[in-house]
Amino acid sequence: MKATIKDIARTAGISYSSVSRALNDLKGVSEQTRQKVKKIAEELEYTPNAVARGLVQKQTGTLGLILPDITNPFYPEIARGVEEQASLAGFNTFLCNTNYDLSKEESYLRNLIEKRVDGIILAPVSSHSNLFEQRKHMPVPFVYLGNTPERTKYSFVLTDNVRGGYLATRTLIEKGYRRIGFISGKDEESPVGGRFTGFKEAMDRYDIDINDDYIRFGNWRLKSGYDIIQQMIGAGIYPEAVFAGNDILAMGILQGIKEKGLSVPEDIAVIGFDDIPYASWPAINLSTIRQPKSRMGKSAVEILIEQLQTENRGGTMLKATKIILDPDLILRGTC
Amino acid sequence: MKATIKDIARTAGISYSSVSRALNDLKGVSEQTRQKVKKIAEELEYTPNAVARGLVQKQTGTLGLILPDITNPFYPEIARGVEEQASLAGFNTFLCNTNYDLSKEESYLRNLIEKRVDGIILAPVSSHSNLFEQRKHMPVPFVYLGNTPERTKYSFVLTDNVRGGYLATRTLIEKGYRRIGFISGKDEESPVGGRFTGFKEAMDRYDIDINDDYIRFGNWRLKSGYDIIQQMIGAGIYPEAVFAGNDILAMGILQGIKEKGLSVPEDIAVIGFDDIPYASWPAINLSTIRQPKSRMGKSAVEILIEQLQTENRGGTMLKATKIILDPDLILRGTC
DNA sequence: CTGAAAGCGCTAACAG
DNA sequence: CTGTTAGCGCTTTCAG
Repeated sequence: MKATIKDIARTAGISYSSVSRALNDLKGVSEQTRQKVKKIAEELEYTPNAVARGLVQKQTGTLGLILPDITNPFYPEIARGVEEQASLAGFNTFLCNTNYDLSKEESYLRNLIEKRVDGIILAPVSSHSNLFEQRKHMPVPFVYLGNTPERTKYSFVLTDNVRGGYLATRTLIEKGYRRIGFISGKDEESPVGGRFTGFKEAMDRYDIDINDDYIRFGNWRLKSGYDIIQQMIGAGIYPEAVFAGNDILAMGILQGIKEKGLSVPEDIAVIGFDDIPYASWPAINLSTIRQPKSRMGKSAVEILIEQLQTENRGGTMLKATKIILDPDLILRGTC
Repeated sequence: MKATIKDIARTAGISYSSVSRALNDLKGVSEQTRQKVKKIAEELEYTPNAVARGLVQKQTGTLGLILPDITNPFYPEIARGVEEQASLAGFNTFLCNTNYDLSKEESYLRNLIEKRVDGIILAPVSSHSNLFEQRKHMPVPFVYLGNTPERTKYSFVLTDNVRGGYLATRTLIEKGYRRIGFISGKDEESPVGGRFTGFKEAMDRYDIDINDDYIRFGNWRLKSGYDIIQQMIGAGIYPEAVFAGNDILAMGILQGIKEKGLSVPEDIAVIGFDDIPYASWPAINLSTIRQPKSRMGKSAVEILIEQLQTENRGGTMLKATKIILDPDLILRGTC
């Protein structure tokens, strides 16, 4: 049986409101009783019950972070940014991994809301997870990270994917490549949308025809890149360069190319997106478009905190904050 | 203002216990009222308050998982195993990342307990995090993962590190290497302890002298491996082979060796520990000792669930479950 | 400085 | 089938 505030009150022979004051370092108790209470609390191995406190205070000191794939090194970097910024503000963050499973995303979202976390950061599986869009009000401060539904009414922070896609493609073009491919996770999703848009814009701008044979969509996992490029090469389809929707896809593509006995960038050049830590690994040395991962996480938290404050001040019309960060071109050895 | 069960009761004109029954699909309500209640709940955008429920039921349906570094691909694999097994049993899992910060570990641990999660899995920063060891009772079902304090009274699941270390070292020896180094994160920690012990046992068994110049301890991050090997080579210290405490250290070592213009395994052979996904990446192709990561996570959850059940049955003396899994030797190109 | 009392939102007997 | 009543553990007025 776990000790409660009442147990302490009883053994101390005082009221439990005094115990509460003593334990929370509020004024209104003599130093003497405070000491006494704290001593007893320790002896009883008392642990405050945050769920009871949460019930009355309507605050839990917790932020929820929902990510699609912690196995992709991109997301842990984001998580770190979130965590750091959150603990600066005195919040704990709970990370939920959906594994690209939309039903898990929904379930975690509901769960976090029911658990009354103070704010939620969601990096959605797909920009079509409308779960939230339909609600009239957001039941809790909320911000999208990265993959954002179009015309959302909620706050978001993302990297300018169109610009990133343009940058990547233009780089390829300026290096002299013409037969350029685009391999990515499923379309219809905002970032791809954006990255693909940027790709098309660049191709258009430089008057280069897009060959549909070179455009392929799979999922976001390494193996997908590997399979797609192998399948392409097997079918005799040779782009001169490919722009991959993210870095782990690019890694899969690199692997696929090499196993076919071809070399990078001589036979096929490659550029990725994200700049995950392994991209700079010498054996990989991947050219890519960098997203400011830590910054993204931190900004998301800042938005949440701000919403929390204005909310507490009785502010009603919380306008959504929209942050679009600039990507950077990182040139390494693969293009 | 968020709608509560009372609001529903009021607008439906019934008692709120009936509402509770209807919403939770308990028997004791007519199908008619159930429908009515559910309809109203939807209109009011009612979201159950899990903290209130948790307070009365003394259960939160949540497991806590504390990991030292989600940036090391080893841990996400564990997290996946935990998650899968947990959702099978109907639990949500909250992941906390300590970033090798002991004070964060303590803080998260306390937090999870205060939040009354139903069970905690802790992969400690160091086997010296005694935080829990001192308590008379564990306030919540608890299991160590991987890095376990010696002679703990709590449950744990880990890989047989001594055996793993022995396996790695024996492999090196049998391949003909004699000047063998060991580079790892800080000692005094159980797994290293174990891995180092295995290393020493193998060296001893084959009557090979250990050269202290080849034994180095840094931290567990990639850069540490890189720095150490570069420093060694720079100082003219050339082992023929090195056993790295984990795979990302090994990757750092690989990088360091190559940047010094040496080649692997011709100049220096390398073997790691963990078998992270990137180890099998062709450009890395790291020989290593595999830990059954997913299995570890799942086993940890199983232990928790079992404790929960015996606890609920009024069982008092929960004996700790101790699981030691076998590592596997994975031979690739680096030794 | 201290105690009594109310109540957060919900579940769970217990009557009817 | 339905309502009434406690009460989970804690904070927070409001008196004293």
